[in-house]
Amino acid sequence: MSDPREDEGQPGNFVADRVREDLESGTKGGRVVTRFPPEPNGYLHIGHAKSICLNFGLAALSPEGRCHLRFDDTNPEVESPEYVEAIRRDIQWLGFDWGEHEYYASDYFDQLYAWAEQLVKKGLAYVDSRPLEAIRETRGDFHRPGENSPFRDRSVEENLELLRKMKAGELEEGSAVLRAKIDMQSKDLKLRDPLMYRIKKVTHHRTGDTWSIYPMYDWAHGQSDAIEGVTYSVCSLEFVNHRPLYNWFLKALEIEQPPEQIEFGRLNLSYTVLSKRKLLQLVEEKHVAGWDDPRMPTIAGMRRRGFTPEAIRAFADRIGVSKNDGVVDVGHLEYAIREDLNETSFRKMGVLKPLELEITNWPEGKVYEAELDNIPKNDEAGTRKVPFSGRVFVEQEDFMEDAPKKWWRLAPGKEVRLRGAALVTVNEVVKNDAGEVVKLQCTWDPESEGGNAADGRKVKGTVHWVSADHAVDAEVRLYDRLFAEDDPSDLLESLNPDSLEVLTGCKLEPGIADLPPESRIQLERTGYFVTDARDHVPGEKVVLNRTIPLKDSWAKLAKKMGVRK
RNA sequence: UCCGGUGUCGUCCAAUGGCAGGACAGCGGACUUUGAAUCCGCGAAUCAUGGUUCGAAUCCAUGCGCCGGAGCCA
Repeated sequence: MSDPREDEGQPGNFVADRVREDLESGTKGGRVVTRFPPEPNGYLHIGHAKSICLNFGLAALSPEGRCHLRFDDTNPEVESPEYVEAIRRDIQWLGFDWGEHEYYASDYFDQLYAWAEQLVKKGLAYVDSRPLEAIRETRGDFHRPGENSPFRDRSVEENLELLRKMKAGELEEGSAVLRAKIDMQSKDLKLRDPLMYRIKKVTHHRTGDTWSIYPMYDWAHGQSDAIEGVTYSVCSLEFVNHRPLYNWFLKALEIEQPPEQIEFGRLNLSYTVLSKRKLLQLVEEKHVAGWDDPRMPTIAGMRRRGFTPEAIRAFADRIGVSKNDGVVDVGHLEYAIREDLNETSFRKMGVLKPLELEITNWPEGKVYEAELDNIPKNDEAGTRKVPFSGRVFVEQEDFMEDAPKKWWRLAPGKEVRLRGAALVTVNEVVKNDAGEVVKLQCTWDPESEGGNAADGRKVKGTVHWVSADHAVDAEVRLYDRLFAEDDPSDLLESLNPDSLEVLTGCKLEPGIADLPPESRIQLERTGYFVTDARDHVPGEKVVLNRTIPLKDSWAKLAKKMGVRK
């Protein structure tokens, strides 16, 4: 807490340091204006969340600071209003508010065009009337300088006339482009007369058929920043190479108080792909059920999986911001969600793979109301009552006929606690013809109501249960990592065949039936779950998605001891 | 190979010429009516070589590794 930066939700990172310095020195007139600039051609993912947290966090460094939401919609071929809506929804859900500052690069098409004519008039831009291949060939490469276009020295009048024809739709697609006149010999390939406009006779989702030419990213982005008065244009590392061009345009246009581009390392996550192209492929080829499939690293998918905005923000804060191009271990994300859910989710009991357990000496018809904490060590969260009777379901996994050392759960002759209810001992194991265990016959210690022995003897093992007469049936979807490889470079090869297991006939404690969709709970000893946003219908159909299992140190131990399951 | 960026515990991030620190992961223990959580403890790093300096992760030089760049994508 001695470090004030911790209180600002922007723990030490080099961008925030810069903003603080500028604030102190008054370099930018005390202004902090950032922007989050998605192209509406896909859903936002956890990598975008990092950027969103950074940009909004930076703006929060100053009381007057603000962060704009700007849709970078300069390529109508791939963009759509569906994505605009999804992006707005996701950012809001994450907990950020851009107020009235919602903008679109397409709002600036007129201004951009006027500026383009201005550059033509200054002799800083020209129309190149050659096909794509010719332009590409004369650009040169890493070792070879480019060659000037034969059209490079057209007169201002001719350039203007051609540019106007491009705009009016009088020229064919691909027949001409507007290029900035910089330096075909530059070592920096981005400066070899970059394209500003291309002809695209495509309907734009906002401007309709008004335009036949659309600006390229480099021509649109910095200028949009300038129009909005952005002070810090924060982007990811792959744009470092664009910065000289970014600044060239601003200078050519004589923009006062030009925005400043600052690059940081975008998020890479192990066992995850964070490329819009690949995510789109997963959706289109139906390897997942959609953009909001709970296995997707999209905001929408994570939301449906049961993640909280708080956990995602804590994750973003904790991984920090730098110019290193690293890969964050998903373990960091998993820790963040467990940390939040542990403190906030109400506890319930549920048996995923039921095994019947009958207490032979339980008084006929007796129902005991077990009182359990909603959240242990949190008095404000209160308690709940859970009905317990002589016939309950326990987890198949919690019983072993030949128990290894250090097995504290159900086994023949072993006394175990049914959480909050009773101490029981297995006397008889009932099997079917196939030799499978179908039922456990137990006796209970009538002096152990609530789960404590009257004589104070310690019982190490505690197991969860659901009363057979009161249980609610449910479908439970167990999600695991979408990819089996930490680096899923070859996308399809790396897919985890077991990323989804759908369980039916699960038995849950009664209260769960009435939970509204998107309710997050912990199933004790099992994991964190959320009622599905689409398929869970209160009072009718219970559908749970597993967000993440609880840590399981027994599994670790068992593995070490070589216990087979 | 040219231009640019970047090299610190297994991973991510700090240390802004002055004791290399935190988080996650791992390991050990305590506690436990969740084998969860919590608590305590342990191990673990400055790419290499040379130089400047009383003192270098930090400055300089050389080398090496990794990433990005030759879309009418963003």
